[in-house]
Amino acid sequence: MSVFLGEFQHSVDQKGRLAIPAKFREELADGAVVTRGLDKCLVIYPRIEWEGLAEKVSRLPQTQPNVRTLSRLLFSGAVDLSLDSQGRTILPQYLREYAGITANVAVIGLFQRVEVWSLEDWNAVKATTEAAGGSLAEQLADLGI
Amino acid sequence: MSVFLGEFQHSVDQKGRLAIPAKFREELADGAVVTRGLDKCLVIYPRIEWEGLAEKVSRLPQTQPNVRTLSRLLFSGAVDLSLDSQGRTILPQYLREYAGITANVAVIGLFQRVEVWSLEDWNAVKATTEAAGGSLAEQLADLGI
DNA sequence: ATAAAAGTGGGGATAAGTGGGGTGAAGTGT
DNA sequence: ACACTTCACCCCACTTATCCCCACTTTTAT
Repeated sequence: MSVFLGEFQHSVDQKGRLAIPAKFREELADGAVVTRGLDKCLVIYPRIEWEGLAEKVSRLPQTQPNVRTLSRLLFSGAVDLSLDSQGRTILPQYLREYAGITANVAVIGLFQRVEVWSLEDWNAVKATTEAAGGSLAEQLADLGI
Repeated sequence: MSVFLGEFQHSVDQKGRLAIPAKFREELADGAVVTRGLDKCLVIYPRIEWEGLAEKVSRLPQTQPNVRTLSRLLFSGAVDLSLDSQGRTILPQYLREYAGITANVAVIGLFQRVEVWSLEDWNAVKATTEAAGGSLAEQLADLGI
């Protein structure tokens, strides 16, 4: 079972390469997929997680317009994450664009998945989250946590 | 099992030739069909997928007007996709017209099928999708993700 | 302090995408 | 039936991007 934790500041070089944090490599090496996240970020799913998600979405009736839209967002952005001998992967240009990634990124472990943010956006998100700490607690309480 | 993923920007040359992304070729080489999509795009189905779809549609009650419309859209436009030695295919002129394809296209992998869009239209679709990001999140939530 | 591992940068081989010319088959018109 | 045009297909050549390898710097661990 994959467990991803922690925050890492890495850089994307001129070739679009991003070094995956060493702690994550082993669990992602068996196969993983990067795609667009629901926020302005990229998400890396280990193979198992991805297959479950992909399977669910592909079973939806493709005759429905919003199902097609969802499929396109999810699948068109997806690439398998292959690591070179240095543990780096190439982020396609359209994914970097989507997440506003240029040079500096934050790679975040979120238990079952990994997110990649442009450093600026990540800092902004953190600031917002910390500021909203109190009300967030209340909302989470509704979810039974 | 075919799995198509990713987004590729290719061009259609003056002879109407389109290079199929190298990652898709192997899975399409055993036989595939191109036809009109449900949106303003073209769809490529591997042989197996196509046969399943064709059967489903042919089973629908042809007494319903919109079933007949669907049949015409799907079947009348269908051509088998043959690749030349460079991995390119020729898109018939009426299909290019249908999807508004001139010079630049986006070829996108959608798990079990491949879609071909004029680049302009594809960018428009993406822009719309990103603007509607929130509501898509809710749909994913409904899937238990 | 030293050694090992992790992150970063760049060069070179290889493959992918693109464009154009030539050949043969099919279709058209005289 | 013949010449003519047209279109699809194959081959070759060029450009660009991708992948793989090596080298350097920084950090972590012993």
